[in-house]
Amino acid sequence: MSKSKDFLRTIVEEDLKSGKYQEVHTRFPPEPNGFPHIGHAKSIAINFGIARDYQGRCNLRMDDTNPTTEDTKYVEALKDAVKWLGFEWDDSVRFTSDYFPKLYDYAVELIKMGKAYVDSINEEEMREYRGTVTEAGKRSKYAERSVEENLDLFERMKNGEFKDGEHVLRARIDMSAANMQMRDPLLYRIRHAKHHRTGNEWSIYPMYDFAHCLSDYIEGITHSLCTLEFENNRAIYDWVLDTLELDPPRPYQYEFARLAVNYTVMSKRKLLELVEGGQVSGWDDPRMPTIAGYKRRGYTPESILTFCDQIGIAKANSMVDVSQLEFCIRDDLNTKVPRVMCVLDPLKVTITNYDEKEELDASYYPDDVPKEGFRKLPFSREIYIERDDFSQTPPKGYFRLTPEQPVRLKHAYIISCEEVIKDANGNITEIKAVYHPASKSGSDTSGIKVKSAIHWVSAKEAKTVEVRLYDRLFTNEVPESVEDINPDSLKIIKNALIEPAVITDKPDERFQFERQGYFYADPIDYSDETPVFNKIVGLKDSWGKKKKKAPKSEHKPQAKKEQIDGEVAPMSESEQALFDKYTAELKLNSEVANTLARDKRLSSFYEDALSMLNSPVALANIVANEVARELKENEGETLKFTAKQVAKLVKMLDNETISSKIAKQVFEEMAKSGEEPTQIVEAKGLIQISDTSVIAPIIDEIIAKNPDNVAKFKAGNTKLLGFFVGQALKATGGKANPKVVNELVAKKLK
RNA sequence: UGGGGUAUCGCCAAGCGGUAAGGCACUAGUUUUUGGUACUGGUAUUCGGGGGUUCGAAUCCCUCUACCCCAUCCA
Repeated sequence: MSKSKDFLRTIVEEDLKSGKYQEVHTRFPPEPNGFPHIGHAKSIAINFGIARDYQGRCNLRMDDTNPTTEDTKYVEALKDAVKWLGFEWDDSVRFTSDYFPKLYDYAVELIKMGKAYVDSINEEEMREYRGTVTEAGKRSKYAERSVEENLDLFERMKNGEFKDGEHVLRARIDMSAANMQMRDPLLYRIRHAKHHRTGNEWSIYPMYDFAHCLSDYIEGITHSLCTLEFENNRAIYDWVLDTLELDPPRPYQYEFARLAVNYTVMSKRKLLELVEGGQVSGWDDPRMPTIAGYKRRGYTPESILTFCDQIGIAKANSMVDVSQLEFCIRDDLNTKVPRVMCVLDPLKVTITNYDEKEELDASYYPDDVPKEGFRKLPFSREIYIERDDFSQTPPKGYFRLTPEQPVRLKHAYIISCEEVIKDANGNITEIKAVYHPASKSGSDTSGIKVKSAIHWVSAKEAKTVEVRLYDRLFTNEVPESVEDINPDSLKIIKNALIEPAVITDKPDERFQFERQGYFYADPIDYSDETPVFNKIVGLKDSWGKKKKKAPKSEHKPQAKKEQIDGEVAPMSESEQALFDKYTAELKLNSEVANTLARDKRLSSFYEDALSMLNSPVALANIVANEVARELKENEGETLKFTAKQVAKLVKMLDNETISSKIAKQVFEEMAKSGEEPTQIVEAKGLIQISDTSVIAPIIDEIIAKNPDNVAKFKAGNTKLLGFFVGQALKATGGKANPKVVNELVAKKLK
C-alpha cells in the first residue's frame, strides 16, 4: 500500500476532495470488433480499479457505433474478460447504440444552434478541403446551408432517403485549426448496414467523437480515461459538451500510455494475421496475448492484475519486458499450486538392489508454502529420470547424477550409478544403479551427502501424458512481420511420464512440475485417455543460465551518443539591438539577455520594472525566470501582478530583507493574488533571519537528531550538506538566511 | 512542415526547489531434499544534451535533440 499513486488517481483524489464530483464514475468502453488482449486488461484494471479504490462505479460500455465491424461474439468475449479479471460492472452492460435516439436529438440541437451542418461533398473533396498539417483547410459551399435545410436533410438522412456517402453531418468549428481534428469533424455518416443490436433501424450512425463524450455524459461518467492517441480528440470532446451547454457536472477526458510488451504484437490486424495465417491455432492459442490465450495457457487473473499494477500508469510510451509478466505468474502460482513430478525426456534407471515395491508419502507442497496435502508415490525397481539429470562427462558445477556422484530421488532414496548402457550408436539407453536403503527421505541415516534431488517416476505406475511447451511467439523484441515468428514457439511432447496421483486424484488444474515449471491441464484438449498439459511458464533457472553464458558478450562500452545542437533561429534587428544593450550597458549575462530580448512581453515588462528600480541584474533574473513562467502558464490571460510590484520585491531582495527562497514564495503568492509583496512579507512575517545566535541552536538540534546523517557526512557524503540546510530552513519556515545556515552547518560538521 | 504529447538504471516507474523511492532483470552470498522459493547485500555522484537562475536544480527559465500521435465517412 506504500506504492505511490499514479497521476490518474491523483487527479481523481483531488476532484473528490475539491467536491468537483461526489463519486467517481469511470467506464471501460471497448468497441466490440475484436478479441480483448492484455492491453484491454490494463484499461480494465485502470477503470475498474480506480472505481473500486475510491468506492465509485465503473460501467462496461460497448462502443458500437460502426455496424460494419462489430459483432455480438465480441461483446461476449469482452464481458467474459471483465468477469474473468474479477470485476463487476455497474448495472447492466451499456451500449452506445442504446443512446442513438438521444444522440440524434443532441445533433438536431447542434444544427439548430448553427453549430452543425450537412455537408455533401465526396470523400476525395473532403480530404482536399481539409488541408494539411501546415496549410489551413477550407469549408465546402454546403456549409452555408440554412438551419432549416440542414434539419430537413439530416432527418431525411435518418429516414434512409440517401445512399451511403451522399451526405454527412459535420460540426462547424474551424477549418483552419492547427489541431487537424478540429477542422469541422464529422458527426454522423450514412451507413445502410445491419447493426448487431439495432438491426436496420438506423441509416445514420454517430462518429466516435460525437458519441463518446455524450455517452459519457449520459451515463454520468466523471473521468473518461483513454489512451494517448486520443489526446488530439480531447478538444472535440470538450467542444461538444460545452457548446451543448449541458447541465453540470460533466466528464473530462484524461489519457494514459497504452500497453506494449516486447516479443509480442498487440494490434488487432497483426493478431488477426496470426490466426488467419495459421501461425497459431486460434484466438485462444496459449501463445496469444489475448485474454483467451492467457486463460488457456493457464495464467491466473490475479497474476494479470498484479502485472497491470506493477507496470504503473504514465504518459510515456513504453515497452514492458515480458519477464515482468512471467514474474507475476510465477510469484502467484508459487504459493498456490501442488508440486508433482513429471519426466519430459525419460531415461530408464534400474535399481539393481531393489526388489520390493512401496508407496512413499510425499507432500504436495514444500515447507515454505503454507499449504497441506500429500499423495502416495509408488517406488519400484524400474524408474525414469530426466535425461538431463545424468551425465557421464559432467561439466563443471554439475550437481546431478554421474558415474561418481550420487543423487537423491526426490521424496525417496539416494542412488549411485553403477553402469551405463548404450546402444549401437553410443546413445545412453539405461542406467544401472544401486540405492542406499538407509537414505530414505525423512529418515536418512546414511550420512551420504548429495548435491541435489531430482524428480523421477516409477516406470510401471507412471501415466503417459502430452505436454505442450510454449515459448515466446516472436524472436524479435519488436516483431514486424511473420518473419519474426519463433519457429520453436510450440514443442509437443507426446510421451511425457507423470506420477499417477496427478491423473487419478486430480488435486488441482495447475501444477508445478518439480524443477521444470508451472503447467495447466488444458481446458479443451484434456481427457482422461490423453491428458494434456500446457506449460504456463518455466521456473527460474540459474543453472541453465550459467551454462549458456559461456560466450559472455563483451560489455558494450556504449559511448554516450553525441548530440549535435540544431541551429537557433536568428534574432531580428530590434531584438539584436536590445540584446546588445542588455549585455553591454546593463551587464546582463547573455543567456538572460537572450531570453529577454527575444520575448516582447518580457522585455517590455523588464523595461517597466527597470524604470522604477535601478537593479538591472536582479530584475532581469526574476523577469527572465519567474515572470516568464507565469506568462507561460497563464497564456493569453493578463498577469495579476505589475512590474512595480516586482520592482518592490526585488528591492527587498536587494537590501536583504528577504532571502531568495522567500522571494520565490512571495512571488508565487503575488502571482496568484495580486497582493503587494511588502504586504505579503509583513502579514506572514517573512523577514529574513541572519542572526547566528538564533540560527545556531536550531542547527545544533538538527545535528543532534540526525546522528546517522552526521556520520555519513563525516564519512565524505558531502551531498548531505543540502539535507541539513534544508532541515534548518524548514524549521524556520524558510526564513533563515541560507547563506548563514550553510556556513554554520559546514563549520559545525567539520 | 503546423499542432498535440513524451524523455529519470538494461525494462517499467516514483519524484513537483533540500539525502535519486519501489518492482522486474542482472549479480554476490545465506538457507534449501526443486540449480525453485525465502532472506541479506551490490547495482543512476546523476535525471535526453547544452546553458542560465538559486546557498542548493531531475524539479524553475532559455535552447537544442530524439521519439510518439493527428490530414479514415475507424475507434
